[in-house]
Amino acid sequence: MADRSRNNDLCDGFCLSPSVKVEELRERLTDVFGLSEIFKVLGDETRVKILYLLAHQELCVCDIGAVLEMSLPAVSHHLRLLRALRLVKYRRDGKMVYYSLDDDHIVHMIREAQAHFAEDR
Amino acid sequence: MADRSRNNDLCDGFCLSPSVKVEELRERLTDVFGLSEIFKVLGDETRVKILYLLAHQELCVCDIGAVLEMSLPAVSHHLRLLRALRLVKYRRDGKMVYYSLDDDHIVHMIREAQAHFAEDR
DNA sequence: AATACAATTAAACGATTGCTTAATTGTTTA
DNA sequence: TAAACAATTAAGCAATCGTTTAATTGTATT
Repeated sequence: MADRSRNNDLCDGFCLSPSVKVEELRERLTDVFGLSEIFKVLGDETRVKILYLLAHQELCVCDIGAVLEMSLPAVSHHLRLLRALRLVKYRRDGKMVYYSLDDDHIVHMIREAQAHFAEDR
Repeated sequence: MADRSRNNDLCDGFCLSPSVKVEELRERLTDVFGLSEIFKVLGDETRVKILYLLAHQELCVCDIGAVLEMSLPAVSHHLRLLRALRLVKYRRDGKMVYYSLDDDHIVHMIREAQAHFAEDR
């Protein structure tokens, strides 16, 4: 009942204790399925800045563009992604569209990232 | 002393209250400078999986490859990025190199992301 | 020393991403 | 209803990213 290297031929034997099965580990991975999509959206400096701005106050698109010194289409493009993942919500008031955070999870993630960054020195 | 639209010509007037200055907002953004690098690393499904595996136990490179069914160079490439941001640490034991998490901030971030995901329905 | 194996590094390629410019939608005001 | 403005969408392009294959490093075994 040799456990492995029938399916994979990476290394000769498993480094981890034989009580832990590959299948178990693979099954555990379903916990994080699709999660990287959120991080991918946060993995852009501009979008982190937008979220951090919105964490303090509601802003319209052109103001975000003004603060970040970016074109409206560029900002709008980012907001579209943030919207798709429900990281931001928006309301229309006349010609303007105001954006704000949808929930506080993002702020918590940013804080954790800052904490890690701070430990880095 | 009109505040703006000398520097930027995005919208005619500021949407936000005049007491809030653009400069203040820009300065606030220094808080998140460079932070997206961490999220960028997490913005890849494979790397999130690796981190989640290591959150439970130390693993060698070839075992990670076996579980994820990926080539060693591919895994090694990802580990290199994770190392560069001090998200993982490693120790050598003979021919094998064992990886583990460097701190718990990543796990917290993953949990927050899961929480957000769960709310999404 | 020579071979074997775990791991890393390098080069190259295909795919994705983020910006720009241009055109379009939606709302207000003249 | 026509003009003006905020915002979005679409198309195209340069840059970045993740993988593969091949070559290299480091350690242990014979």
